[in-house]
Amino acid sequence: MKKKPLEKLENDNFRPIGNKLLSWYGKNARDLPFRQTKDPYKIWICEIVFQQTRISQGLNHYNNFIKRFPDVKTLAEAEENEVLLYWKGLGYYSRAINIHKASQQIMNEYHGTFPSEYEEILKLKGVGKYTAAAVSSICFGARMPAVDGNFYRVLSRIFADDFDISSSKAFSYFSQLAELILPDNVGDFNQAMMDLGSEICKPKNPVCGECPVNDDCLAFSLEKTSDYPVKTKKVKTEDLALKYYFVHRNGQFLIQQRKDDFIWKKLFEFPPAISSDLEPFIRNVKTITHKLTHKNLTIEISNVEVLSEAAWDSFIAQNQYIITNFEDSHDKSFPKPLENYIQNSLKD
DNA sequence: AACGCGGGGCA
DNA sequence: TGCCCAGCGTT
Repeated sequence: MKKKPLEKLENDNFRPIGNKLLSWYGKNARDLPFRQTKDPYKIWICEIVFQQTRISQGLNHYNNFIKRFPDVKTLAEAEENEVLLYWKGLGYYSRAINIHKASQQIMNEYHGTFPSEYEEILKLKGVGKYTAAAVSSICFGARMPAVDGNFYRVLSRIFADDFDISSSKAFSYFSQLAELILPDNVGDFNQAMMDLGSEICKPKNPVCGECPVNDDCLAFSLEKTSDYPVKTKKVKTEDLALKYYFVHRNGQFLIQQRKDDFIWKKLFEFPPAISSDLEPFIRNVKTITHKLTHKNLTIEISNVEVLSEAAWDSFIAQNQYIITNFEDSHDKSFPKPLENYIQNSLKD
């Protein structure tokens, strides 16, 4: 199938498509908490939470986060570990670290007032072109498409365009394509594209019968929606083995905080090694498998119940681990498999 | 320009 | 089992 070059498309009028989407959104917009506000702080938080994250997965996190950190100042004054705690289980933990840094950026460099210009919003930690466009269009009326995975999918189908969305030029290309259909109310249009992509123009089994622009969709008329978007880049999955020791005595156990250079940035974990004098106290070894997007983890956790107070004190003295217990560990953010392990240990 | 980064849902 | 999701920072 021949792709029509972008230059040719610019001679046609595709503006009605954007207006149809806007009209559809007026009747079918999802009722979400961040839809009833134009507070740039809340819109910003919601954009970060829902990066690479489905609404159903992140909605509770968003609500809890806003309840605890209702504004920039509250967030900026909080401890990083508490921000991470509210991110527990969401994944991509650098988002939480960056969101916290950005709040301090806003306090220090913008006197606590959220910047209103795209170029300034873009300077915030963790804010890229997509998020800057989304916040500035929704909250400040900027005329910019918030080009994300939904835009790639919807636009590639409407124009039956085989431009490779895994290419580094995809953002620029689909931004130009979006300009062709951009209506006046860009903030609502951007949100309309998100809802359409999530509810109608889904990656698999799109509900084209209910689509407001199916008359305008070339892929639909060709019955080729499953051919778009085109993505050539392959994702390879690697195996990774981790080893931990759950060292405990009288309901207390040892943890430490990870660095921010690998997976699970700054989350808490068990000791990865023990001294040989603790080996007699190993009760059992459990192997957990855990799938990440690009990794298959095998985590071996040795349950070490330290029956000797001297050995316990000695191990603590030699290392710089944090002593916690089941109750206090609720205040810390653990990787999902370790969180599950702690919960299961509690039942025993 | 390419790669790493979580966790969950779906076919 | 592989792919996708309101992307971004690093190298």
